[in-house]
Amino acid sequence: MTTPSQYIEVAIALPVDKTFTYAATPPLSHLICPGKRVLVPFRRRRVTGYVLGPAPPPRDYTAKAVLDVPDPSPLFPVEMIRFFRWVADYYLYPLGEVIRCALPGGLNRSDIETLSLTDAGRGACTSAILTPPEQEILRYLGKGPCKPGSLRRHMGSAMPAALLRMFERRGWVARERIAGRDQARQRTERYVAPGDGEMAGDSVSAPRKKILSVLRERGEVPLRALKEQVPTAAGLVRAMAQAGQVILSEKPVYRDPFGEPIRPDTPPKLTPEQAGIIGTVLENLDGGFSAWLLAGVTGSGKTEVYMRLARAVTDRDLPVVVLVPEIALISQMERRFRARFGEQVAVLHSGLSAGERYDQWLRILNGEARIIIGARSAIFAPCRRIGMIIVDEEHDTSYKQGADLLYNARDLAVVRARQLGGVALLGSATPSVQSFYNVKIRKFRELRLTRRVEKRPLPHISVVDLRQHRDVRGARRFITPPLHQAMKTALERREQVLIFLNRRGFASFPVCADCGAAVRCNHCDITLTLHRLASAYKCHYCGFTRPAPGACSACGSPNIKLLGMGTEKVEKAVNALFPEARVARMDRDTTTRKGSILKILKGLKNGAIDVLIGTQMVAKGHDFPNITVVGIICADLSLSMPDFRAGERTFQLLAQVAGRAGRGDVPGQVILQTYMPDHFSIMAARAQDFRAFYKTEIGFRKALGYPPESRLIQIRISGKDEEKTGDAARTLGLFCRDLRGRDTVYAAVEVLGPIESPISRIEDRYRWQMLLKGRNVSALRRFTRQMVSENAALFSHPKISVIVDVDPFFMS
DNA sequence: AGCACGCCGACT
DNA sequence: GTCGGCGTGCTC
Repeated sequence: MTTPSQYIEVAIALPVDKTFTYAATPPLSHLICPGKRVLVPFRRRRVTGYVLGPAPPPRDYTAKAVLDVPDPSPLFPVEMIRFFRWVADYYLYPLGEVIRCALPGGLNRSDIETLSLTDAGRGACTSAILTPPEQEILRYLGKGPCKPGSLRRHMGSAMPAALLRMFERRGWVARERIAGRDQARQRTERYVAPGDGEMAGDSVSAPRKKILSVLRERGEVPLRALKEQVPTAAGLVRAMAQAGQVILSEKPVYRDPFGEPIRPDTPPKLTPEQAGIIGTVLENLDGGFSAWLLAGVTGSGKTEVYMRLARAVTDRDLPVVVLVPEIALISQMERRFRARFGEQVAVLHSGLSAGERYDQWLRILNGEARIIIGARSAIFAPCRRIGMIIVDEEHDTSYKQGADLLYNARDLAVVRARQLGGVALLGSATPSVQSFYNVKIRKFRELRLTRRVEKRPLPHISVVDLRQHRDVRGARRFITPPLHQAMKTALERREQVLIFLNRRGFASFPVCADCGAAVRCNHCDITLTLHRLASAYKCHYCGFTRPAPGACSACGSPNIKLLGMGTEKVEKAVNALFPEARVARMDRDTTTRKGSILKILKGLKNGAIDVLIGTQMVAKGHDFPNITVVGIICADLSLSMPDFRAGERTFQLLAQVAGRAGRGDVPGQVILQTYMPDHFSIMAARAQDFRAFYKTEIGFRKALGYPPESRLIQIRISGKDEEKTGDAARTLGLFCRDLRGRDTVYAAVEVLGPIESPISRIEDRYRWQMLLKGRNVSALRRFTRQMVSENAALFSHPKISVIVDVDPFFMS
């Protein structure tokens, strides 16, 4: 802080719900400032904490002193602390953990425990009467300190923990804690500059002469570049530096996550619609916070609008954050922005290595990047100020996904923009019910793009009623004649076809033909999916596999009927119907390797693929200019999910997939196969009309009191012990019902459940869930907070996990 | 999280 | 009678 304070407030990177006060004592006090980490004593441990600011002197305890300040400069700007506090409060998550999740990984310094032999232990080694394992422990430790884990590994099963404790008690073995090192650090590169030392005339060897001539010509160069000319340069320059002929230095460099350089683009001419929208936002750009929903049909040029607005913001010397739902789309967005903005672009996503991520973080922190493109975590980009936050494909569910802190990056974008007086711009062809509701209640303003660029028409969608093809056998059962015909025509014209089915594998429901038992997972309450290519049954929840074909585990019969279909089965059908076509499949099975998605996209681009078969992965915003026919094998799969958002997700998925057709010069055609042609989600997708969908859907939501009419908080209880997990869930349920009666404000909170989750067991853990629902947000949050604090033991139970999910996206 | 304090079963 | 199980509570 500017005026060194004696006491500081510190958030600990541990699941503790409060912050702590520490003393900033010389000589560290002048190094301490908000945004830096501190190493602090915490009970008997030393842990990482984040400095939040000055604190009042404690009255009823003595603050402990900070032990170390590892950072030369803050890891995040002070302005972000307010945001972190908001997130911690809203998502009921410890502040220190929020900050840890926000920072690039590899920056958590924690203690490393080591064991070492004391002098007494050394003496005991020879004198005392010891059993062979005891002797071995002392001998091993005698070689030098080691981690408990490596001793355990060395001894195998022959090491009871009690033995070690006994040695410790006798003072033979000491347990010490050493602070670990940061994993991610700034990379430096060695540079060589010409020195002014004397040249020793003829005695200079040829390689040295070469080095000197390069330096004379180019001045300071990286040692790496010198090595290309003189392979032995590394050793030579060291000796030359001694002689004063060259000067060596270490300079920080950024690891380059970008591939080859990109040629600058020429901004296209705007459509009147695009120009109008840009004008409207620009008029409001200097007026502080505003939030916008850009509803633009697929192919209407939303990215161009983003880039023009981003330019206006960077011209005002403010950074822009662009959130994109997933990595494959980030690289597409990144290329387009880099073509326009060049080196001002930084990226933040999980595809980067820890070091690259850290470097990008520093570039943003140092104000060297004006455009930050990233996945959900980029909402925590370390900026002091932000002019605009753009959320592309705002309806995408991957904005709310994660292992630890369950935040929704789309919602946080609005919060952060509001805190910083910036503009939040959410864009989608299929806006979420939540966001369109926000337009209706005037929290957001709406911007519309109703036409595709270059006057391209929207694809024509025809619906095929699958009920009329029930009796058909074989491939034609799910590639119906209308789809077959459309594919045939397109392929004959050398156009590309996209086939969509929201399920991977070959058969999702393998059943014994003799006894009727389904092939089930050993660890989850679910059937296994046959993956023919891998010739294995796989569990899509825990990864359990069992070799195929195999026999029925109930009756031993080898006759397994392969019911249910996935992308592999569709691939087989396409191969059978179009043996000449070059078919590629894009799902989780074919895209696990890094770069494999890009490879498929490249194959499409250069015409090496005729038919692409994929899961929802293909629905997401990709630009496939040569695809003219899109086939939706079965539109209903996502409708049957036990989730109040099933209709919304189905509509979005279908409309998005359909939008992949006709993005080039040839108009697109979509064949949508369904068992429920009259369902409003499917009818709205057919019309590509999210307003029609919204009108019906909001009626249901209001009638049932679901979001956006109300807010939800889901409590998920899981554990390996079936009985204990159920007990915990029921106890929590009773507590909630009791709590409801304690305060009249809480009467507005509805408690639903607990019930067993639709998939009652995953990875050997039994799962329960409870839903807290309320129109009054503050009452709902207060209720939950009180519930958590009064059941603290259960929430940090070693055997049972209880997760609080604020604004849950998936009900299962 | 981790670690100590504290109250009930199988062992020297 | 003790060693040690993990339930509860606290960490500036």
